[in-house]
Amino acid sequence: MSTANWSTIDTPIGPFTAVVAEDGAVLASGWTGEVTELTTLIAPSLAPSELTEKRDLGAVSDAVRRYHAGEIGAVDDIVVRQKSGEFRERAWEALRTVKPGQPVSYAAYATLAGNPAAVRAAAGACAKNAAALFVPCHRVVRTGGALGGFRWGTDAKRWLLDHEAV
Amino acid sequence: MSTANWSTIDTPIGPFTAVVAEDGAVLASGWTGEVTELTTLIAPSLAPSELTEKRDLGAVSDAVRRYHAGEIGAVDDIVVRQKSGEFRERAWEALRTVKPGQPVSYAAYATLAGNPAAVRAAAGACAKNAAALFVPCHRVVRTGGALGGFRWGTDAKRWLLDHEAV
DNA sequence: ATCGCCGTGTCGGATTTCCGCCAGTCAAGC
DNA sequence: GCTTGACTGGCGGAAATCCGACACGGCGAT
Repeated sequence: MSTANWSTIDTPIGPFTAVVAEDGAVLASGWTGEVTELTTLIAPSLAPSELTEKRDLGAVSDAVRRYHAGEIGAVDDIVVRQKSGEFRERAWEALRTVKPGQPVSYAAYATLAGNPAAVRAAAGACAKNAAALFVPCHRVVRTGGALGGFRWGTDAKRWLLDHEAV
Repeated sequence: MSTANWSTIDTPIGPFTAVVAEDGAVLASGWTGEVTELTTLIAPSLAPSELTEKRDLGAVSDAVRRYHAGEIGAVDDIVVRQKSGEFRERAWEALRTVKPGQPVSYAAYATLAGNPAAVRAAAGACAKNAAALFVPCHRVVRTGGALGGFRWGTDAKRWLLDHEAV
């Protein structure tokens, strides 16, 4: 991994930070003001020197702002790059096809990912998703209707689902 | 490992270099003018920056000079520190009790080290000894009377044995 | 209701196993 | 004399393996 840029943006539910590769692909993102919280997530070895803070990340910053302002689909075209095992990568890919306002259960999500029995593994894919928002892991909830977990706080998850429910 | 000092001393059988810890314990030594030959021996990771060359190492330099001048026992009181498995550490310790002028066979040495069957392992302990001279691995020879190997050259081994035979 | 117990994929760390090296030695064969 | 081979024990590194931890869900037994 060569170098990457990052930037933090204010949103109604707190600061949102994104790490973007040179080619524009999102490597990590989430509702936090601390870049380290993201970098430790994707590459504990990624030296801080490889990271440059920017005032703006162009298309990515733009999409984040428009999303929070109500234009939900704005984040759909952003390219994301994150690596893992076969199942997770399929799961993350499948997740981007889940429509806003129509959350799915972890069980249903497992089926979408290609293995109905791998419910817990599907939850693991959510937990390990480093590109929150762009890979909308907040759209997966518990079977009973409960929220389920969220790395960036359940309050944020609830806000996002409400935000998309309009 | 924090820092260490080193120095090279001329002897009748060529340059002798020693690496000494801050507390005065010998970490590595041998008949060479290249420190790297010693450092790669004990810690491939030991950064060159941790090493400082000195004109003199006090008690250690002194002992080396006196030994080569004929005062064989001069090296006996120098403290040595090197780590390995249980057997080798016992073997190195036992080796310091071997008297000058009375070489032992590798077989006998194995017994001294606590395991008569571990003849080859005893040879291994000699081979891995990083503190030549202070841990007198040159006093171990083959059963038949042949010299056996020596990291710093068989010529040196022969000279040392002759030197101590007086 | 609640508790416990699977199942499932992946990862990181710990643990275990295994391989090859060696500054020797003895016996067998040329 | 010599080489060759089989045996040796310990160690370090590599590889294989195992184990626990999870953003859950269904089933059966308290």
